[in-house]
Amino acid sequence: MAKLAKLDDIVSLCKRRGFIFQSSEIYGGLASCYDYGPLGAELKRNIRNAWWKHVVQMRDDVVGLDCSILMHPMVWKASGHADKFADLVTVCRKCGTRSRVDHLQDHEGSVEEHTEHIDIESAKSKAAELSRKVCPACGTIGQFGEPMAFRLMFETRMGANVEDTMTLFLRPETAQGIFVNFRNVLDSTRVKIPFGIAQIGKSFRNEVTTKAFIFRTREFEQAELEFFCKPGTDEEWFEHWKQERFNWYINLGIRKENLRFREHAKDELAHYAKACVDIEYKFPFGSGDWQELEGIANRTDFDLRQHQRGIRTMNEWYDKKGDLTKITLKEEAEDYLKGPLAYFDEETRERYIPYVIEPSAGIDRSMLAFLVDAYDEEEVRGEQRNLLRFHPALAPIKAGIFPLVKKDGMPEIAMNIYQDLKRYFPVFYDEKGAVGRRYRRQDEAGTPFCVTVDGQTKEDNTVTIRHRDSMEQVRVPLDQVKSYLRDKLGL
RNA sequence: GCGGGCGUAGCUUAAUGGUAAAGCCCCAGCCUUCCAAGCUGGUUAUGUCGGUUCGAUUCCGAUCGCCCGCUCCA
Repeated sequence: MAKLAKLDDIVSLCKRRGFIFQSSEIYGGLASCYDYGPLGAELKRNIRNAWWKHVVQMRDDVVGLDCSILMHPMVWKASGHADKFADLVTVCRKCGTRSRVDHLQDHEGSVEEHTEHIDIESAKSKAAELSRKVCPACGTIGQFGEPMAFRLMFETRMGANVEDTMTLFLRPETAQGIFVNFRNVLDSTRVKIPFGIAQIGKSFRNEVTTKAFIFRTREFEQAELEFFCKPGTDEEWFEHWKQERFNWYINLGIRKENLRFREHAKDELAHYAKACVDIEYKFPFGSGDWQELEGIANRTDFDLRQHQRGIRTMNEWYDKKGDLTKITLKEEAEDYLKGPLAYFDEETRERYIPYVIEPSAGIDRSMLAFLVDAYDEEEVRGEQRNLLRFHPALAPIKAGIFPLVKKDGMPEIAMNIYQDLKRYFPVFYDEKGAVGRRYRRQDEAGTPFCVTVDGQTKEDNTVTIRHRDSMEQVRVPLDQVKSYLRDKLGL
């Protein structure tokens, strides 16, 4: 069975074979940023496509969307991100333990529960009161260093005229783009609840720490589905998507023993969530090994209701000249059920704000999981064989096409096969060196099949097709190569 | 952000205050009829910046990056 890969082996293989490079490497690198090389770009796109196929293409009740990364600043005011964009962290002078200021408790024992980020101003005022706080590690009271603030959203400026620019945020999640387009999709597509809107795209978060290769980076790609359903049916849909998403990983080859659910306890739920479960993968790094690949949350009607409040706040936006720190979100309208983001059910004549089930997957960390899970080393005739046992749908290259040797007309026949097949899926032609070497190279790229033209080809019009995982070969008539591969590849 | 470890070629490893070496990989050619064969030739490295020095990959300082742990985070 497959060997447990060490992260170092994966990092090394990724660089050697062109899956993933350090960003800006010739300038010494940029922390937490990575570039996808030729094979990595293919693999990542295959993962995106597999997600899209599963979540959008194969479903009659989900449509796609592709929003801009830059959005109106009020989006983040309404979503809560703008007010909760700062963490304040302090260090205990006694034991060196770092704690979030808003997590510290008074020594009288008064408990202040904050699991969300708080705004910088109130965090700073809290920092002044640290004299009464208790270090959770050593119990020392009031021995804290100057708190440090962290800005969790990236900012940028829009407008070329420096005198007249607006501060914008790079989205910290793709979800909000879906909520703000809820009305547009309803009005343009004839979808009826229950239905979902899916999106894949980049998001940006100034994480306090990054971690473990591409696992946690500040720029990352999300695949998110917001599935809108009638209140009361949310728990079934939560279950539905939980299973669907778990099975997606399994069906793409992740071994079952490396995947699990982790339910969130009540006190760790985000402010918007009624329930949340993580799909975790057993990565070869980190303290607990098990790390989140995807979170599935019941976001209730929180977001749509917040945006209805946001819309009502627009006068203040103009009055305060767009200064988000001076703007207070307007209270919800009495008749918010009739608001612009409400849904009217024609059949039951009911009006409501739908509940939302959100499966939110990290594409980059999924890719790392697929890489780790596919990685294998085995001993063949005293030599080590490195290979990636990718599911055919994910393999960057579907087949290598080789002449056994570079003479006797074999290259010409092989080239013809290559020219034909490349119209249907990614294939790779190679005639250099010993055929065994070419096989091994494809093993390391995760190519599931190799087609070899040999001496017998000219006699009976057959070629050999060699399987990556078993190294077995079968003879297949030339005119059936395409259908054989398409069948095995599921294309 | 803290503590620890590490940074010599694509990879794995040498060596040295005075010409940076090798194996594998890679490229070209020859040869090769099924799993990293062989022969010939070739490309490529001391993370970056600065200091000391006649001379620094080596000593010193700073910086960048990666890994492990903590912290943090979904």
